[in-house]
Amino acid sequence: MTCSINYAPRLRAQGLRVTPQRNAILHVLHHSGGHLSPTQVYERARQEFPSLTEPTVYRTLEDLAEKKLLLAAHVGNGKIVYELAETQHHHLICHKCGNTVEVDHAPLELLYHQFESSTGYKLDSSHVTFFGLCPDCQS
Amino acid sequence: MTCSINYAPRLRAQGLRVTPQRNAILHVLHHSGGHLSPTQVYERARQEFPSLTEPTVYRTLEDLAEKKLLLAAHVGNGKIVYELAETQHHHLICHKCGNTVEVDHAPLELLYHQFESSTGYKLDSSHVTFFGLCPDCQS
DNA sequence: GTTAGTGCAAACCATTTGCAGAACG
DNA sequence: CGTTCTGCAAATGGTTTGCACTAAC
Repeated sequence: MTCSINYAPRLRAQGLRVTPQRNAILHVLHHSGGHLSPTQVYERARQEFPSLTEPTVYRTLEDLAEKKLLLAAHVGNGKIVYELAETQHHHLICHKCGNTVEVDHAPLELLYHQFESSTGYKLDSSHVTFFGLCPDCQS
Repeated sequence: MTCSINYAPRLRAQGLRVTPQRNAILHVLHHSGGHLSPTQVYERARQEFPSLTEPTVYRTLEDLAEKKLLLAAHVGNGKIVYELAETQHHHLICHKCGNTVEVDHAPLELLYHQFESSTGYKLDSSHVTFFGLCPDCQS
């Protein structure tokens, strides 16, 4: 934990207490640079804070996502992954090799407005996952 | 099973054998008019064909999806659901009450082309799920 | 008759729950 | 000190696997 990022203010701003478990989890997600499953978060965060347990990871991820510090993305194969709620982007996953690319949110804005006026729903600008074949797998 | 739809040709066309289990599963998905989880498929199809078992349902759904007779949709909360691959549409789910609306695929075409040229990926026109608040939950 | 498909039983693994104790503010 | 948070232990439930048997072709 040579990293000096301080998550305490963001936690307190949401009325959440600051605990080493939460710091470890946020730290791991920050340095992963992407989305991680609860199990992955558990395995990595445990190295920083060995007494961490799985139920705590699940509860923490859920709490942080509810308070918008994290994004919960529903990725293929029926698993949920989490990532820091910093950049607004979506994922494009190759259904053959699993490679993932991030795409910007901006092109979706128009679409969102169309859907909102046609359905009456108010759309989350949250995570959407698209599937396809990456360049390497298009042989 | 007063329904007379015959799924045999579609199965044979994909090199799959025609079995009562597969007919029951396809029949259930057809009459559900929407997407069902493997467990839901199991419970309903079992009423038509009581000796059906869960492993068979899982294997069948997977096989049929691979042969494009079904669509596997990755819906919220990390579960996979299946539906007949007939209409080309997507889902919009209320993250509060769970209500679901179908939206057309057409508005996504432009977006898909943008993503394809910017990433080199070839997109599946398969299922995408959006999240939001339905009109009733926007109080 | 051959191969694909199924049933059974069991294992597997991610996720959830209740409750008592610890830690934050 | 009060309340939130965590750890522990166990249960839960959906999903997967191996193998022998059945049924489709």
